Amino acid sequence: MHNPLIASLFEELAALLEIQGANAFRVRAYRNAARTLESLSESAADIVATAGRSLTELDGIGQDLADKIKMIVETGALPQLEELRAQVPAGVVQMLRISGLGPKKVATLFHELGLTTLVDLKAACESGRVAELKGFGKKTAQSILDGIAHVEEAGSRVLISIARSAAEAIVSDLAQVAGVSQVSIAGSCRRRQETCGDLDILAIAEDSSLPMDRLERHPLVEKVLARGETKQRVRLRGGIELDLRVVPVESYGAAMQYFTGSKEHNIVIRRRAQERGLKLNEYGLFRGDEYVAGRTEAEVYAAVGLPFIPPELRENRGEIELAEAGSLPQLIELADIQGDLHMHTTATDGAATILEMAEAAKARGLKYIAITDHSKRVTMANGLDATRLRQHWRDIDKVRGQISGIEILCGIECDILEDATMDLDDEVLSEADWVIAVLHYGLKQPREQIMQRLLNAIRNPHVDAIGHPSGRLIGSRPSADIDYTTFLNAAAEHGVMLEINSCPSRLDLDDIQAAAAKSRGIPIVIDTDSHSVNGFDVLTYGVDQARRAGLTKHDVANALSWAEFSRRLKSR
DNA sequence: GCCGTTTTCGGCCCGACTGTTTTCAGTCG
Repeated sequence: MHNPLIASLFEELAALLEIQGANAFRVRAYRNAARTLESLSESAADIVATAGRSLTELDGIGQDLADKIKMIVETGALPQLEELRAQVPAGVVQMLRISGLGPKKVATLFHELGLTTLVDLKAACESGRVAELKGFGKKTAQSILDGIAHVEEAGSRVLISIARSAAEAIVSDLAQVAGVSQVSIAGSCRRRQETCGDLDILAIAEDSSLPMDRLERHPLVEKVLARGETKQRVRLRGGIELDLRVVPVESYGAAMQYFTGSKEHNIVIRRRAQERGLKLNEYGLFRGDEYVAGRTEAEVYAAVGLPFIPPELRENRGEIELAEAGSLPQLIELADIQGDLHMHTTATDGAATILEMAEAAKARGLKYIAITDHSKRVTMANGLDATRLRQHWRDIDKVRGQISGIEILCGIECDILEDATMDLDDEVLSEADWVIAVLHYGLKQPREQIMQRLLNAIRNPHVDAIGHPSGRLIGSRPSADIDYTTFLNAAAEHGVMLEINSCPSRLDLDDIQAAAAKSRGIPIVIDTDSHSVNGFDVLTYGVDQARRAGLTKHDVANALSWAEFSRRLKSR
């Protein structure tokens, strides 16, 4: 029983309790526990099994929740959850996904009309029965119908790459509106989360109607969902929703802080304000009615006794304690990256030649790259056997003579086969400058087999790094079942580097495991896995992921200069 | 349900917008 699964049971429990009208803080306690489990690097089951340790050492987990987790770990089930499921059908919980429907209204629909599925709900809206309920009405019924359609078609969250490009397009458009002196991205997009459920944009303007009018006419906007004096909500084509908030200049920092979140981070910040006799809201910091600060975010943080905290860290996962101690990491930046150690060429499934890739990398300021085409197991991509690989390396060697100012490593992305052997034998691997070992096939194998494969690769003396370790594709393919504690300890022991793959649909390692790798001193490589000359564009997402993990340039091997990196490679 | 050098009980962040209402509950972020 793994942490995300336990977390999902608590999330479900929280939703069920909410519909039953349970105390909101009790509901929150379950949600907090779910979050704690999700962001935990080690397995809760391991803590349960370790003598002398208790789950109550975790933030927000008391005796009751510790017992429940133990029950789940040991029996795979939770009687309380079974009971609630018997009382509230799954279709009723699903109704919570509809925008505008919260626990109270869902409970009314369930109890008053006996609705238990989205299909029933749709029919009840269309027949007019929903509009007759107390507290409902025609508009509510229509908005539920719209919400059902949206849930059916849109899925929910979009990748950060899609979210960012939409948000940046709208920001640059709104920046041109007369009277708009400042406009920025806030919310989860500014925190650079892997996916965004919606977008938040903040603007300073004397007259809020001007940017709002402009937004309504933007080609990306499909529908205006709400509009008031300071806030406007629209739905973009493709389904994602966007909030525009217009604030006065003296509130801009407070509003940026407020709307960047995360919710959990902000709760702690506002509590700190309270403790200092202050009130913090999106308009500023106030002592009584007196405005104290709020023009910049730094002012807000200073008023609660903290230095500015980078948005990527604002998850209430220890950043406030680090800030308080003056130990916030100096996060790595895109410009720190000196090399890229994972890319493909026309030799396998890439679209550009060795020389074209080298030139493109050089044009972006990179000082060294590794060409890492696929090994033979990846037949679909025309993977290389030993003979073709050695020829490919000779071709790379020729290109070295045609371009200066960039070093090119003869590398390989070698598959770790289902039987835990490497796709190429040690002899040819020993001739490589750089070997990145990866799982492509058999990702659904049981944990024991997956771990055997990863550990064998880590112990292979020719393997320099493990690429996209989990194999997940965000929103479509789940991770392989990895015991991260064992995996990270082995990588640390054998001096094997771990990749943060920058592809927006991979971002693998994730932030939690990358932070756990950092804590063990494992060097991280942030790679693009480019398949074309434009593939390097994604590097920014990998760097963002590293920032969310709290990595500095000293934690990242390809932030080293070529001289230092090549020295480290030789010393392995 | 959690948490605590003010506390083991009584707190637990804060405001905008909507729809259905005659003053506010529900939802959202």
